[in-house]
Amino acid sequence: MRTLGYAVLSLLSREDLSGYDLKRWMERPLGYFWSARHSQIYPELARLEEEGFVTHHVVEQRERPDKKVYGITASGREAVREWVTEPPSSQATRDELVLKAYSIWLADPDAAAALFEEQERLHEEQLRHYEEIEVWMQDNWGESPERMDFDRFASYAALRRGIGYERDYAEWCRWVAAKLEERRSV
Amino acid sequence: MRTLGYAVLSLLSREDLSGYDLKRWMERPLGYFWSARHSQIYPELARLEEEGFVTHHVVEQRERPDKKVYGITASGREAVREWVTEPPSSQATRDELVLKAYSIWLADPDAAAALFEEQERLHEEQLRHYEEIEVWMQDNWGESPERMDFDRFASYAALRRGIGYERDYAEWCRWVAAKLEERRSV
DNA sequence: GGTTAATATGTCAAGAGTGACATAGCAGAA
DNA sequence: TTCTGCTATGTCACTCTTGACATATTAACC
Repeated sequence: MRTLGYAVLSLLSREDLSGYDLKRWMERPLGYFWSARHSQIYPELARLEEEGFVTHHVVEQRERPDKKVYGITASGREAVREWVTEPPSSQATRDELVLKAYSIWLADPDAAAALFEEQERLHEEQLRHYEEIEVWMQDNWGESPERMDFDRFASYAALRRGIGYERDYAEWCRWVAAKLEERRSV
Repeated sequence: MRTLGYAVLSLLSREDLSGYDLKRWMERPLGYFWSARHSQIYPELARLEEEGFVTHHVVEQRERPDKKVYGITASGREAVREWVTEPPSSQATRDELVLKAYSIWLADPDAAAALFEEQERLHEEQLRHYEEIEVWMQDNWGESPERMDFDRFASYAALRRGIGYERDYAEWCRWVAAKLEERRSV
């Protein structure tokens, strides 16, 4: 099975969801580390159902269009359980900003510094967003991750990676921008 | 133009290379932040030549098969120069290990801790590799990035991102593993 | 009554990337 | 002489992902 399938099963392990619900999770917050469009999700749900990992039932709604609510099966739960402790399939890193950094000697140092200052701002912004979620988690789920429910700890662990990533990325942008400033129109 | 094209032009800005040379750069060291297989590179070179960004001439070799050596044109150089200070096209983050972390509550804490310990080892290994390159750069290009040639600084800046990324990733793995250890067969 | 927006589910063509297949020159070793 | 391995260039089928197209329900607003 493809990783997208496990991402869907992972969400359905926590609660029953419709395709539309899954789409929104894949935008935020799951989309912070695994994203997918609805054009991927609906066919994937059909595939997962065909293989017996999920089932659905139609829920009629009065104030909205009807929807199909999907639930994970025992077989689906077993599949995620097996996948979750397997080493991840190695993925090729592709970071366009690092590629630009590698080519930055071709540019005017002024324009280059501006690029990295702007990118620093964006990563700081994302960092602050993650930190707000962290505060919310600590307020609602308890200060220490050791005492959180295991599923909540899992969410918190993923968030921690986001925080580390953005913090370190912003710092790197700041460092590059500073070094570029020193080369400005000397 | 696609980012792959700029990656190729970025390398050709530094020196003339054959498709095979480019393939090896895209494995290492450029592959650390932008990778491509030779099945992508050869068609891309044809496309770039068609658009006038590169030209090639055949070099006959005695001890090896002949090769096509590509060089960047003035038009190609102009294209990279414009691209390099443009904000990067936003890319969807997809990190399978973070997705596994998010689902880790489904697993046995022992097996989960083993996964993150192993991943920590791999990221530490990559970190040490980057740090060896850093030492080599400092020995050969000078200690302070401010005084490096601009193109060398660009290479160093990309490397610094790799170092920060791996250091932070390894630390996160260590943190997750430690928290999981605390939940072991209590 | 018409428009806009959110909910809800789907399909399809095109692009990007991978892995396999294919061919060939040359060197060195068995 | 054959085999292995590196150099060297290319194609192709398949998968994954995106963006556009397509349709329908209901609420809220003008």
